[in-house]
Amino acid sequence: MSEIFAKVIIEISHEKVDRPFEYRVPEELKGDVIPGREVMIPFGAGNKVISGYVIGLTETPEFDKSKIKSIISVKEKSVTADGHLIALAAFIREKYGSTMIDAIKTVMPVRKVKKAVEKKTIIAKVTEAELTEAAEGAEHRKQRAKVRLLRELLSNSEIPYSLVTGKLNVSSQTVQSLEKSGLIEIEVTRQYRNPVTFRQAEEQRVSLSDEQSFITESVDRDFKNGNPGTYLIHGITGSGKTEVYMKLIEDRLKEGRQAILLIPEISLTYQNVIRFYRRFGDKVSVMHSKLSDGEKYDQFERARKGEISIMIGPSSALFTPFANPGIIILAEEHENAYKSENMPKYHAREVAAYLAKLTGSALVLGSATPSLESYTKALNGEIKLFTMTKRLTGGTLPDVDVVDLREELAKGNRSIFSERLKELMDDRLDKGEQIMLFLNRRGVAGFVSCRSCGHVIKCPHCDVSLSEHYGRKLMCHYCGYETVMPAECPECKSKKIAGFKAGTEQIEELVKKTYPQAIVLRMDADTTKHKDDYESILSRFANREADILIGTQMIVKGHDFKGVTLVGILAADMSLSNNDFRAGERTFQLLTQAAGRAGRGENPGNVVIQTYQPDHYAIEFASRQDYEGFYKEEYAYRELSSYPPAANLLAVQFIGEDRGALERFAGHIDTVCAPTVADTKTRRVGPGPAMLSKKKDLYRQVIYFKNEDYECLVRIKDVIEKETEENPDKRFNIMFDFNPMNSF
DNA sequence: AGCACGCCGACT
DNA sequence: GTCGGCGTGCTC
Repeated sequence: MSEIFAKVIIEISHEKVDRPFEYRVPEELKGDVIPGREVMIPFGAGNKVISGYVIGLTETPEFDKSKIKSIISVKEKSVTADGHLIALAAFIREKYGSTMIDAIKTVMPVRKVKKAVEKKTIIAKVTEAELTEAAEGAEHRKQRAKVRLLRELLSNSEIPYSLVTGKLNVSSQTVQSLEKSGLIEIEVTRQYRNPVTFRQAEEQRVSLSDEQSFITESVDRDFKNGNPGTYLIHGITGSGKTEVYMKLIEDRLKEGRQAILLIPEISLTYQNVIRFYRRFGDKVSVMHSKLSDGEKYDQFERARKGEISIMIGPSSALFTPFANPGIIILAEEHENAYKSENMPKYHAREVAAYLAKLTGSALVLGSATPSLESYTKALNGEIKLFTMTKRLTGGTLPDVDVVDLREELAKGNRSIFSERLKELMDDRLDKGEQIMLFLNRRGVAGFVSCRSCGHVIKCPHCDVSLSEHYGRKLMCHYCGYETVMPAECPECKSKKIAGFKAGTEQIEELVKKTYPQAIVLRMDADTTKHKDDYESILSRFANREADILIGTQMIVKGHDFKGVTLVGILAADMSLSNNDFRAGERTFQLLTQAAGRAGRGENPGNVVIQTYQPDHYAIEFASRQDYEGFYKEEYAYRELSSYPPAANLLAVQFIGEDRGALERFAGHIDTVCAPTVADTKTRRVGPGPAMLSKKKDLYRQVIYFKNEDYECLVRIKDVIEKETEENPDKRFNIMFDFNPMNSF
């Protein structure tokens, strides 16, 4: 009998031990130790017991056999990383530069077995006559609890356990003794925690339009020919992309494959998900961040057992342990939420592409405003492009007015609402139609400044201005610092200090003052603190319980409000003001989405875009709903300045307490990289202070590297890692971000 | 990361 | 003479 050895990734996140270690698999654990298992192993000179993940088995170890230690045990209550998860982890480690153990943790959102929720039912095991007899016997012995239970069983042969211990007030002792005597049986069934209470399917199959069936048939044909491809569906809002997704999923389910549908967390609402439940019934499961670990565990468990075949969720749904997925769909593929905020900063689109390749799945990307990345690939022919130009859900594209706020000011209008917007709001309120007011809150909203000397009140811990909240309170959005609103300017002692009223709260106040008869709802980070707030505000508005909905980004992401005929974008350029290379793209997407909210019912819609930069190309193209035009202009800009997707970008961020020392450190790293930078013909920007130069009392510096070749950037990362490994300095933290979504 | 081995200062 | 400083190197 030959010996077996396991390659184990140990539970220490450090580059120096970021490689497999070989361990002997003891005879009694053979068969139990398989790739993906979490095992306990002795490690180091002290034989400290730590855990690790088995990533492979071999009969021929590379290490000196006599020095190989044995696995102690399989870790109890651990989840096995099965399927393609280990391969995905390896991909993430390689592409985003993390340790393998961190990558494994990323692909395993739930790593501990959670106790199953059990449903116990008490069932009569004997005939009615025998039950009656037993009941009489119990009555004689004055066992009143037994009598209650047995009599209940006479009228109802199955009773839920909770009813017995609850309403009937029978102790579990009594139940157990009855079970022993063989009169009853306690049946235990596993109950899965289900995030959505399923309502019975009401089949409402829609026949697909020509545009739609052209797509589904093409994808299906490719798949059946053994060439599952990557596709980009560029479809305007309301062109029926969801129907296409459902058909694509159905086609794969027919072949016994499974489907993963990624949705940005923010648009993961009941309204969106319920359509899938209606169509596919309980084959569907949903994953999102508000689920408990137990709920998440159950959903993955069901997938593993093949009880479900469609998983809908944010990026982490990619890690659903399906046996044989056949299609992966990214809805709203341009969304920033697909790029992870935490280390490793993976992009779901790229991981999805790898998973698709690994499993022979089709990959479908869908958006009304595709990312520059995907559209460029589509134009290059790397992925197939489908365009949907017809609005199916009824309604026409809205009329868009762009209002120049500078002209409004010149006309003497100092209000937040332009004349045109006010006029349309009056009209809609008269007609009883709904209005959405969208405020782009990024950055400056609500800051407090002195009207005499211009002094702006800033957070003492972060490099941002504080914003004003109800109750004359000042708050920092980054660190949560709070202080009272000062009565006078701390600089010049002037009493003329006031908030720049532009936050959602202030707009709500103003709207209520202007239109006291209107019912107003506000949605932002403050009003959606509780689990169900988001859902409840949206459904109240959808049920027309309010006339006006005011909000930030949250309100524009893919909700159908049939009654909305006016969308006001109060300050379109707020997202343009920062010098982030994706600012134009983000603004275009946001405006297009916001505009798409108007006129989805029978009545035509209007959109008013208020801006200080009416000539900005992002605003111009958005007002004309011209994606192609925008793409050309934006791509030219990216090409000119070597930004993604024209080139690859690596942001290296330095964080430390001592500003001067941090600057010197960033400078030092910069010189260390210089030879490689020259060698690879990489362009370099910085080092310099990050956009948010201080956060939570820590200073931030950044260097950017740009190169067409991704590998060259990886080389630079390696050089920096090597340097920090050889000369570690605990005072500073370094973070890498490949092709970041925001500038730092 | 954590731990042992190892080669130089001030201490019972 | 030895106790102990933390630099260097290894961990299957």
